[in-house]
Amino acid sequence: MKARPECLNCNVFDRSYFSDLENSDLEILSYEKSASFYKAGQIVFQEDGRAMGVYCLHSGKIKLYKVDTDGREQIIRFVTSGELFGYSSILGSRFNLITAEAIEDSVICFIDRSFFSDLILKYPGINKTLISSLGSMLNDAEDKIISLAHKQVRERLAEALLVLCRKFHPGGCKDNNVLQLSREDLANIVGSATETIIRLLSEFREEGLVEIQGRRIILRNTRKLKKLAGFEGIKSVPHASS
Amino acid sequence: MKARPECLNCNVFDRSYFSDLENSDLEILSYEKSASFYKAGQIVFQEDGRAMGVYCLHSGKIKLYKVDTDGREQIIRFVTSGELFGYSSILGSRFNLITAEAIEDSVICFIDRSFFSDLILKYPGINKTLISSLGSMLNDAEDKIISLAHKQVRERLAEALLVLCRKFHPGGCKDNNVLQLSREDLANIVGSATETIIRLLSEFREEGLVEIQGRRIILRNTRKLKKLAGFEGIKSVPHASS
DNA sequence: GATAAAACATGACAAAAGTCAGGTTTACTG
DNA sequence: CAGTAAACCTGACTTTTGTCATGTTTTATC
Repeated sequence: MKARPECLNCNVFDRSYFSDLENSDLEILSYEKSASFYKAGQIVFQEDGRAMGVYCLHSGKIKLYKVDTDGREQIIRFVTSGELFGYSSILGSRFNLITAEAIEDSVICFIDRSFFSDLILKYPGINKTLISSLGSMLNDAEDKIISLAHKQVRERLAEALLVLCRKFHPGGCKDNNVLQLSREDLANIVGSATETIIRLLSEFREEGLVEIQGRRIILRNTRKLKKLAGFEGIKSVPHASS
Repeated sequence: MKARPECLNCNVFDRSYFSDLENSDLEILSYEKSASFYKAGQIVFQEDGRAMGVYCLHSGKIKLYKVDTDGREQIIRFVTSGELFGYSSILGSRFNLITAEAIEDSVICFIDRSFFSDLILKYPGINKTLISSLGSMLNDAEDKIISLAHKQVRERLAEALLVLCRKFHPGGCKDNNVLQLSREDLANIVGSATETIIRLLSEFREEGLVEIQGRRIILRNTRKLKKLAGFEGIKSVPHASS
């Protein structure tokens, strides 16, 4: 387990939120925050649980999902290191609107809602960052609605592979990049049955789009994948927050 | 055509955004804004067009939609009188992320982006309203994702009827409330083919859930509709901003 | 109120994707 | 490194939904 991270020399957390903070306030933040270790598979917070504050992922990987009335989970987005998550409390909701689960061993800092509110009061610039983050998440969600409403699973899978590849590879998505996640998670992103995803991945492999090594999926032809996903020319790959 | 609305005695616009404004600023707002009349079917602004500012619907009804690569439209949400829309410019985007079209004759006030920014600077409370509006739209969009990913058209249609009923009837959705919109629009909300919607509406009629009078759809049994949509017990009908 | 255009309706068929059941491989743990 | 659980894979079948074609009703406009 790692040492407790200090905010002053944290080169990981989202500077766009805290870039205006004076050093003295960074020290207070460092003192006020708590940092915890979560093993892969552990729940960070549950939908409908009380919303206590915001979280900042120091290292690891988180999935955010909702569960429908039949108990099936739908992954809404992933969180990678440096990102803030758990906005419910800021949005005026007393309860979490989503469940957060670590999918890798993770170190997560927690900032109490009232302390974060005080920070916003002192640094109103945070509002702007917050608003544009929410805006881009909203836009991503709306694009996902289009995709679910009009595209078939084959296209949505290609889309998901590209979006995930970009999300998990900071340099952008390139050929031979590797994705490591279960077929079930993939199905819960795309919104389909696990069997359908397995079948389609086999097809993709036969067509030379991907290579499969156990649970590792290696993208072999991103150009064709983009074409399949409908990302031709006009629009670029949607921003990876979705 | 109506007279130009004045902000000072406008009993329609979203007070949660402007409730803190001093009368002098309301007068300036009244002067700065422009007000235009749009006939049903007219486009207010286009996706990918330049984002100039925010709009406030004085009277009428607006649909917001995106068009997919095949030219099929997906309705994202509706705007009813008093609501703000066209957030793109506030979210830091230079272009509209969505298309807005009047579906009834409408009077719409327009506030320039720079003037709105100045207002926010003077009244930071507006940020809070903005953040919670965006939050609730985001949550609605995520719920719609669940719905599209896991429910079948029959359930989604029941859900849409209830959500629209609530949206268009300020007192809440009650039996015998009337919905007036085309089967095609309904299909573009639910994310399905128009024929499927027509068939399902006929089934709903046979089952006594709705009554159909031409293009008017009268909800006859909201209790059963809620059951069908999966709104049983636990969750209430999602907020109508979706 | 006649006429045209749009919206609505229905049937037949095809395609897409889900479900269930049975196997095999992979990866984790003691 | 053996044993076990979880993940992955494949086939057969069913259901849901979309598409296309054609006809009817409603609505809007002159």
